[in-house]
Amino acid sequence: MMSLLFSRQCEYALQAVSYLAIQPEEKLTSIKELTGRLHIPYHFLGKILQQLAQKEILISRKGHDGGFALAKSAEKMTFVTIIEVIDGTNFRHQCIMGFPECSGEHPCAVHARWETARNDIFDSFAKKNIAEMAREMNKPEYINERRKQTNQHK
Amino acid sequence: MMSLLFSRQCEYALQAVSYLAIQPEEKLTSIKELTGRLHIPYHFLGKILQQLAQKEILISRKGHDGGFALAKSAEKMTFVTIIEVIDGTNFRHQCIMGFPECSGEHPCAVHARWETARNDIFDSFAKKNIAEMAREMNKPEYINERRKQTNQHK
DNA sequence: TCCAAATAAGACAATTTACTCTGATTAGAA
DNA sequence: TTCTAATCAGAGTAAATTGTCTTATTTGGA
Repeated sequence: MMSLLFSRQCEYALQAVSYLAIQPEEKLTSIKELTGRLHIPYHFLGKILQQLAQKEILISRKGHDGGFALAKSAEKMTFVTIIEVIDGTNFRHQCIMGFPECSGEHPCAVHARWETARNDIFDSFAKKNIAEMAREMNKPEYINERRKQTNQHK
Repeated sequence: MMSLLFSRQCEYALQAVSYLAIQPEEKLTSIKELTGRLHIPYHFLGKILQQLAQKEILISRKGHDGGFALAKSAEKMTFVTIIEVIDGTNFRHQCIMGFPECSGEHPCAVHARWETARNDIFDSFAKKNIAEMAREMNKPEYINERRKQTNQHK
């Protein structure tokens, strides 16, 4: 079934990066751990993380105890970067009714309202950094026992 | 390249129905005319119109001077009907980040804001009938010489 | 009555997207 | 130093979507 707005790859990327954002500093997270939590096909996620590593959004280390981590602090990244690396900038321009030309002068039936809604969505991805984003989620699959305990210690 | 929110088929359906909505009463419009105006692949559009006819959104007539027309007045239909016939109801429920479970209790990072935006979009398709919608568009490809003249006569 | 122009329908082809497999390489640890 | 666990990379497969082709059927008009 069709995904919406973003490709599957992009959805998976957002999910994985969110998970990485709430891991302890210095920790490398393996594909295995990610797919176990997020139920994403192993090798498919591998490819996606590779792309992100090549664009220097993630760092990776091979070998024993290798894995992935954010290349810079989650406070300094937004989802927009991820989206644009994986899906490009299409969703910011495309007409929702599929008209090749859709503009203020030659609008489709919902041109203005889609523009507003789309900007709202875009802003909601752009205005908060990934650390905030990840904290606001309440996804059981992101939280393991160790983390729960750690949080209680605070 | 990916379409967004709606499938290609659905986009084409919306475009075609909009065109039919501003045709004179009683007129049957051929696939040929539609694809000439809208640049949609001929047989592909044929299939789509067939689906809409089977769901009694359109009527069709075979043979010489045959074609398609709305099954009932454009004032009594909304785009939502078309969308749901072609694409189902997915876009009203699916998580934008692709989480299989996404709810108020276990929200993704943009759960609430996507819900708002999505409802806005949905409303913009639901609140106006197709006649209004089609009139509000300013699409040169919908307007032929005869229609322009007709409008001037008013 | 026959021709032309239209939809109907089903099979097929092409393209895009999603996913899998295999082997190479790297790095840590026994 | 050898084993094991990880990423890297490329080829390959599968599934979904989009688009094409062909033939049948219908209908109106010359």
